[in-house]
Amino acid sequence: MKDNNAKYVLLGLLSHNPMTGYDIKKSVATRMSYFWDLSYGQIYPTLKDLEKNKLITKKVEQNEKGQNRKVYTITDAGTKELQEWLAKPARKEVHKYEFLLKLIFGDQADFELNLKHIEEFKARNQRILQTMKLFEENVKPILNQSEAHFYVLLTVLLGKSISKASVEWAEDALKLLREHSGGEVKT
Amino acid sequence: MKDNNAKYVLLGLLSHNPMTGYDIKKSVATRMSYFWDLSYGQIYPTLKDLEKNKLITKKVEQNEKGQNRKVYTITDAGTKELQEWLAKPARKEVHKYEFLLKLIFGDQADFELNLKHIEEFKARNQRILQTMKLFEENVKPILNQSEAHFYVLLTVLLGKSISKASVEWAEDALKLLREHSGGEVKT
DNA sequence: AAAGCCATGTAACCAGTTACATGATTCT
DNA sequence: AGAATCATGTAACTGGTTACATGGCTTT
Repeated sequence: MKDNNAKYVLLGLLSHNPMTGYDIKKSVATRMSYFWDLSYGQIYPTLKDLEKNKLITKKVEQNEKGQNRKVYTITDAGTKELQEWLAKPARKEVHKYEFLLKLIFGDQADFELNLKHIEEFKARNQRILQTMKLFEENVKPILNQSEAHFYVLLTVLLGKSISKASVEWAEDALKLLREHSGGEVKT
Repeated sequence: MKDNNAKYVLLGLLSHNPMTGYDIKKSVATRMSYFWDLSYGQIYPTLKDLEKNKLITKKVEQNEKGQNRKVYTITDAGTKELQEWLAKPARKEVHKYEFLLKLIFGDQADFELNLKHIEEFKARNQRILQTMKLFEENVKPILNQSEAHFYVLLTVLLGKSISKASVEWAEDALKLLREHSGGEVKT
């Protein structure tokens, strides 16, 4: 079967709780929003594949409402495969800062445009920072409830640090840019 | 023609200097190493495409050594297209922290493994931080030589801030993890 | 002589997104 | 009644990587 990260995200999440594809999507979009993303286009085919390979099992919930929720549970083989993957070194981080691509060619644009890109970056990071602070506050009181929460906290703290550093950089950059393009100091 | 970021990276770089595909690869791998990457598999086909659309022109250098360097130069149409792209808002940043994916499922692994992932992340970021400091020192004395250098500096400063924040997080995380898994404070 | 860099390029593949399709339930 | 959320899924596409192929020049 395909050996991409999506596979291990699903196994990892299912190692905590049985879930549906829909649940997984929401989990990733919250817990992991800072550093990972998955679309349904990856989730559903991967679930099918994992089931075929007996790393997870499916139980169709025929509940009162007649909905067909498909709840997946990790198997022992799945847990083993997850742990093997965890033991391998991680690849280096991949970043795509489209705004830096625009900023690095800032000599081809005008001043206000460059300011705008930085301001938008700052705003994005302020939103992330707030979200991370919120997550932190939510997780801290329940740290003792599960070992897993501690590791969520660690990832949240990195998101917090980086978004904070990004906002601070943006403030400095705006200042530098204004000095650079604008008023020369009187002499 | 295809409208991906690779196109604009090439136009942007060529807006500074005429270059070969090989030069572009090196430029991206240094100046932009922190926030972008391009492979030859993207560069050469995109150059061909840009030339076909008259956004750049090609000059084959038949120099002494008999090599065939193909030097590309941006056209007015290319410059215009670059500037139009610069004026559009940037998409939000995309991050992939594979190590956080492994760390967030840390409850499925043992202590030393989690430490190792953090230590490797720290080492990666220490290397980046050093590189960024070096770039900063190299660019600062030549800021007056070209408007473009100023914008390079801004991007380098963000790389520096974020890698510094990452190293600091790693130190805190190692401490937290040791406390968490290890010695309970005596009472 | 070998390693490494300069230099160009393609084909096959893999990863991931987007748009679409469907339909029930719950909240306002 | 309409909007939002729950819930599943696929097909086509785009973006990007990797492995391969080629060959000259330069440094050790």
